[in-house]
Amino acid sequence: MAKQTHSSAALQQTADLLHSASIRILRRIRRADEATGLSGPRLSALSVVVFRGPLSIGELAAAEQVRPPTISRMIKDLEYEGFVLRRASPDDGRVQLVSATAAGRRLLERGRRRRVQELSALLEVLPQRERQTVRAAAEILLRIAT
Amino acid sequence: MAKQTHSSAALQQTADLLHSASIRILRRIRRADEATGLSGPRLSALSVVVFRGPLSIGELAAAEQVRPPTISRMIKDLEYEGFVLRRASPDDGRVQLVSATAAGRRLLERGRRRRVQELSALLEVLPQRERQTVRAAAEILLRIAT
DNA sequence: GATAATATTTAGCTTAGCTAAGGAATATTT
DNA sequence: AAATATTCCTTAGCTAAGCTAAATATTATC
Repeated sequence: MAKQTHSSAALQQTADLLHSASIRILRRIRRADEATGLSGPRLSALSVVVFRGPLSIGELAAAEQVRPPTISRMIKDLEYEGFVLRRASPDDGRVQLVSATAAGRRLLERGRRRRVQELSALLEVLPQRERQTVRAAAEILLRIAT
Repeated sequence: MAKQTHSSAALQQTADLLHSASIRILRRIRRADEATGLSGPRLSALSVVVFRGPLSIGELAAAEQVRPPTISRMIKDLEYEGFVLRRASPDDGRVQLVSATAAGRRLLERGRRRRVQELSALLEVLPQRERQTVRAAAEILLRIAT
C-alpha cells in the first residue's frame, strides 16, 4: 500500500516534469520557426501538405485537428503566396485537392533544418549517455502518445 | 570523421523525435485543460499569478513572454471573472499588483490535477524501467532548456 | 521645477480559431 | 428519373490573443 502511494506520487512528478520540459522544448522551436516567415499553424499545415499531400481540405482539417473553415482560409492565403496549389478532385467535384509547390517544399525544408539545428545545439552539450536517454524517452513517448 | 558524421545524423534524428514527442504530449494536455473552462494562455497566466504572485503586469508579461497590453487585457477579464485581484503597489503608484483569489487557486488546482491525471494515465502503461527513462530525460531537458 | 523615463491602459490592427448558413456536387430513396 | 438528403467547401461574422503606437499617470533626474 505504501509502495502504491509512492509510485503514484512519482508518476505525478514525472508527469509534471514532462509537462514543463515539453513546453520549453516547443518554445525553443518556435523561435526557429519564426525565421521562416510562416506562423506555427501555417507551417504545420504546410508540413502536412508536403508530406501527406495531395489531400482534401477536410482531411487536412482533420489532420490539424481544426474545423474546415479554418483550413479553407489558410489554404486560400498559402495559395495566394505561392506555397500551395489547389485543384478539383477528378473523382469528386466537391473535393479540392491541395498539394505543395516547389517553393512550399523549399520553405518547409529550410524551416525544418533550422528547427533541428536549434534542438541539436541544445542536445549537443550533453554527454553521449544522456543523449541516448533523451532519445529513448522520445521513442517511448511517441509510441504511447498518439 | 565518419564517427562525427554519424553522430551528427543521430543528433538530428533525436531532435526530430523530440520535436514530435513534445507536440503530442502538449496536445494531450490541452484536452485536459479545456475542461477547466479557461484557455491555454489564461490558464498559464493564472498559474504564474498563483505561484509567483503578487506581481506586476510587466513582470507577468515578461514571464509569459508576451507584451504588456496582452496581459493587461487578460487580467482585466480574469478580474471580472473573479479569479484574480488587482491593487496599486504601495511603493509605486504606476504599478498594479496582481494576485489570485481563492476561486482562482481552486480553478488552477483542479486543472493541474486533470492535466497530471491525463499524463499519468499515459505513463501508467509503461514498465517501471521506461518510466524512469522518461523521467530522467525530462530532468535532463529541464536542465538544458531554459 | 522642468524634463525624461517608466508602467499601464486604450485604440486599432492581424491571425487563427469557432459556428451558422449557403451553394454545388454526389448519393439515396421512392 | 426525380426528388430529397448528404457531403464538401466557402462565406460571413463572431471571439481570443497576439502585436504596435499613442495616451495617461506616476516616478526619477537634472
